[in-house]
Amino acid sequence: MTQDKIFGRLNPEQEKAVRCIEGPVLVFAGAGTGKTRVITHRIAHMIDRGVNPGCIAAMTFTNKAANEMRERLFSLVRPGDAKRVFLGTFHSYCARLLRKEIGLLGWTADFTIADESDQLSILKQAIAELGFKDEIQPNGCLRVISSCKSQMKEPADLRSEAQYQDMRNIADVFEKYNSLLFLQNMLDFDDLLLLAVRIFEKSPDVLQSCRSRHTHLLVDEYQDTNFLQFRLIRMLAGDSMNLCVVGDDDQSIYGWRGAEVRNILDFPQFFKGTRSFKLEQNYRSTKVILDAANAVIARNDDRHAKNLWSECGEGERIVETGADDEYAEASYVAETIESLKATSSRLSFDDIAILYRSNYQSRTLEESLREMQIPYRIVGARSFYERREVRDAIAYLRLIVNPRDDQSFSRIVASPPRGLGGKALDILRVEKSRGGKSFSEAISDPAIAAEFGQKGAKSALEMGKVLSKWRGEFASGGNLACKSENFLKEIGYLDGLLHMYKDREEALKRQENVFELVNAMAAFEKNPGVETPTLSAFLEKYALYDDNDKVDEDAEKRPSVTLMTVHAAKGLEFEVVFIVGMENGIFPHERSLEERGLDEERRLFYVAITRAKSRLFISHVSFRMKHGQASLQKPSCFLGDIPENLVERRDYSRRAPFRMRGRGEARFSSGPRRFKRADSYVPFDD
DNA sequence: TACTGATCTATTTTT
DNA sequence: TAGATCAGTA
Repeated sequence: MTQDKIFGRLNPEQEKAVRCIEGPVLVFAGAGTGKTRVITHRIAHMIDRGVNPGCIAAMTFTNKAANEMRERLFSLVRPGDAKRVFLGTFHSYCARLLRKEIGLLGWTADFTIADESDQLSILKQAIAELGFKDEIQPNGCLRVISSCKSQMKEPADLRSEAQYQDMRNIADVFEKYNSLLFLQNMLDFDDLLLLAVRIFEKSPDVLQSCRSRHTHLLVDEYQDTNFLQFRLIRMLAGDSMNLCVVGDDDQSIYGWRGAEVRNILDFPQFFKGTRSFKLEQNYRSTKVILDAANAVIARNDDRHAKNLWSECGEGERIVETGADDEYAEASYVAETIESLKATSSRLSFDDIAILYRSNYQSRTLEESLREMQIPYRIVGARSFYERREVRDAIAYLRLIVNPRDDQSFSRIVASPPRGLGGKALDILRVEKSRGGKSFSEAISDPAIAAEFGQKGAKSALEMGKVLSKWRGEFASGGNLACKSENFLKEIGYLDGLLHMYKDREEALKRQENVFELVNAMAAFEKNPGVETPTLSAFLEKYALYDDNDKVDEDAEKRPSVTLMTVHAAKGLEFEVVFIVGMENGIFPHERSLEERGLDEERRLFYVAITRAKSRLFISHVSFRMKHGQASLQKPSCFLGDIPENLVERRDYSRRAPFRMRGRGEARFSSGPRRFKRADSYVPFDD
């Protein structure tokens, strides 16, 4: 590895940050300033200077970011070295630690990770058992619990500081929820971080061994860390404080999830002797786009002053368009994409992204794109792994790994129908409170099974037998795909699908999806990452993988326009970006306004703008269907923050032509396609 | 137990 | 508006 390879393509400020490999280092990296490059090159430099690659750990928030870094690292250092660096999410770091050490806290190593729907159903159970069904809403309650956990607050803390009875009730539910998780040997996402910190607190030995294992730490997107992550990092960094954090306070958009911008702003106070660097040269966007972004973000107070500049040239003006309603807006976007493609042969669909504030906004866009035959892919939103049959199959597999997982048992007990249902679950619940046996253990007990009625008893015993047989088969690890398929056959799920869906087409499609999961397992076995491919390892990977990460794997090969939320777009860049629905109440979102104020929404807008390399199109509408009712919309207040001279306004109103055409004619005539849906348009009479 | 129709309600972002 | 949930019936 040559010095040239490491430093050749760095600007002076980047190089300074890369060369500084001891003690606490803070890098403010504005959008598009080469943040990932600094991290990967810094790792390469450390290895070059003799740091053991196995002692370096880099933490990210998403698997996607981790994968990207790994890829880049492989091009910089020897593969053998790159492999030994820990590169992963906070959650995966903690999960790995807990698999080894969680015995200290009473769980066993084969714990399963509760996803959001597990959390919700456990929570509902807790609420029901305590009799708060009419008072407490599961969703809001879950938010409170999650926020408590990320601040390391116990139910008792919540109770003692509660002002109202409501909050004391929630504290009770919190406690119950925790114990239900514990009884099923489950952890939720927050627990992964929380219990890792608890273990460090409880066992200085474990902490010490982690410190000596990873002596050099790097943290990506540091502005998104919450209190727990901060604690974790601080404990791991210890006295050596060999820690480098990289982030941008202007891109802090996860405050609602407990992220503390102060973590990055106050970093020098927490870590004495910090050396700070500021990256301001942007390699991504044109001057026009950067000027707009700078002007927007300058309206925020309490931020670390910085000013992005670039050598990418002046660029074209930002196009701002008003359309009549969301259907017209969608047609406008599709038509514009088509004409951009027509005028620029080098532009690929891959270079284009449509960004929106909320997922539901994608629907109308999809319709227009499909109609114009523009290929697209949606990031986030209902993914493969969320389909019912896939989740069912996963639940069956989780039951193999963790027999105490009553959540999964409840999920699959009646799919397919086998004479067991709500009543059987009631019986099992009673039995559990009496004898402590988990559901999947209890069904093998003839005395208990006898209570289910004839058909139920027979299938319960049969199910118990199949489960225990395959627990044995899976115990040895390896051959996962094949075993899983046979297991799902034998337990009756695959054939069951044919009975569950009358429509044979649909049933086969769903079977196909289950086979797709089996394929994913086969792929996992080929490339299991670290250890031997066990079922438990696969399920963990599944649980810690979010939709944004998954998209790359099953993305179609042909070039497609990308649709996603602004949140999901962070860290990405596109030649051409459309920001749609730029209206008060949508963006900024009214609810987040109430909760967190304008600043975070403005940062979100800043993130959206800075995704664009050369062209930026912003649109808003006058009418929008909101909760099934037409609503009059006003352009977003953020648009006023962009200097006039950077913007070109275009109108995309069909008001005049619409009035001249009859209702039906607009839809069925050979006129421009954008008149589709005109029949749902509410005329604006003045 | 399983299905159907009616009612309700939530519409932000996600590791 | 549409999805999720619930209660009542076959």
